[in-house]
Amino acid sequence: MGRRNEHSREEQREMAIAAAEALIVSEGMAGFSMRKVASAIGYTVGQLYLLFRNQDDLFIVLNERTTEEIYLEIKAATQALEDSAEAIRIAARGYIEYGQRHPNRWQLLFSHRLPPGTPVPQANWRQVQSLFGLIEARLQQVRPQADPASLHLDATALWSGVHGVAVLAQSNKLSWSGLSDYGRLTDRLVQGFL
Amino acid sequence: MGRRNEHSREEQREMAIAAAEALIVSEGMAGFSMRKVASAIGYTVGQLYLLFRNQDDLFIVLNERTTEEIYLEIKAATQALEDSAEAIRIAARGYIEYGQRHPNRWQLLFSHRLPPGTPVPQANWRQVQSLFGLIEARLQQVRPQADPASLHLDATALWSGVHGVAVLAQSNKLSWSGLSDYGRLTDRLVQGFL
DNA sequence: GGTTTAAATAAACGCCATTCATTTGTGGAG
DNA sequence: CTCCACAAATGAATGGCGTTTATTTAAACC
Repeated sequence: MGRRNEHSREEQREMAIAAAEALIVSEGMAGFSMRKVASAIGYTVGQLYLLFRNQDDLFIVLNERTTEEIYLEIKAATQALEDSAEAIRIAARGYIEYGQRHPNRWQLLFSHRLPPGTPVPQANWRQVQSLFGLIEARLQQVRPQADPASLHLDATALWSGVHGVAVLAQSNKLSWSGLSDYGRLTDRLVQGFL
Repeated sequence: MGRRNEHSREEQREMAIAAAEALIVSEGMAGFSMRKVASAIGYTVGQLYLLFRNQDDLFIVLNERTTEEIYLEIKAATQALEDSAEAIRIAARGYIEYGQRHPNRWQLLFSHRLPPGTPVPQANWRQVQSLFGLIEARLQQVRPQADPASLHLDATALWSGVHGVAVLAQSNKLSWSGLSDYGRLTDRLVQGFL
């Protein structure tokens, strides 16, 4: 055809993002392709490349949404809590549970690697920092007298550890250990920091 | 040609594995292809498929070698140590450092996902268990009076945490936190378990 | 020396990301 | 109202990939 003008560029982008998200959720990275996204929104591949520079460009947008979703979920689950130690435990469990609830999104976020030399997308990690800020603030409330530097170190170590459990849980690599109760595992990990 | 009989099947397999390893190390997963491996050993792709069922089959062998290398390195670095707490610290640092020293191998091992439904290869995780056994035994020496169940839980939580640091360090995702001294981070994580 | 048979090849299939010359509809100028 | 310029969209091409298969070729055996 050519020149339909049915949807604005911005609308097309949004349609493509939604279609890509659905495709990732249902088929995972293995079943994903630019062609499928294009045909899902009723356009050709060529047009998709006028909306996104390449596949990674689209992935980055999807990952932004994922990080935002994780952040909002954890914020919602913890903000009303008085007890900061409890908030940290809930946050950690929520993070891990997210990975299990959305394995394909998680995988796109954490196991897809950009080509070497590509800078880590700025926007993509703002929400990670926000989430991290939540944890650090809670940890500060638990240990008010700690100095900021060691608090930062502790918060980083804590969250790295939680991330580790999430990664292993999501990929079933803890099964050999006979431990399927990730909640207890997480609590034990968190405990060392409280 | 057809029927050269220059190398036995086993020799060809070994050549292919070595070539694949070199290719992964130098170009990473992105630059890897069965065709490149085949041409590196002077055979055609077709022949490669008589040696390995498919690409994943080859990857599994590579990952076995990686896990063995990690296990042997950490064993060598810790077995002479008297102090078990120190051994755990060294092991954790060694694990993380391995990921940084061999980013592409690490990536193949931990961020390549088999198609869903494929069982986690048995042989692949035997060495992971061996490594894990090392840690658990050391932890037991640190806390002789602990009951086995909670010891197992602790060892799993500890090593999951260490794995988390390794994953984030390897993919540069700790840079935003301003922490580049993974050693201190690791020590802090380990500290909660000692 | 001829025949069987295993080893290896070459070509094919269907997919992929990405690019680009070409077509087609639309909005504006006369 | 018509023509035209230009933006939107297409479709085909390029070069790569994993994997399969019919076919060829050389060695082994009788």
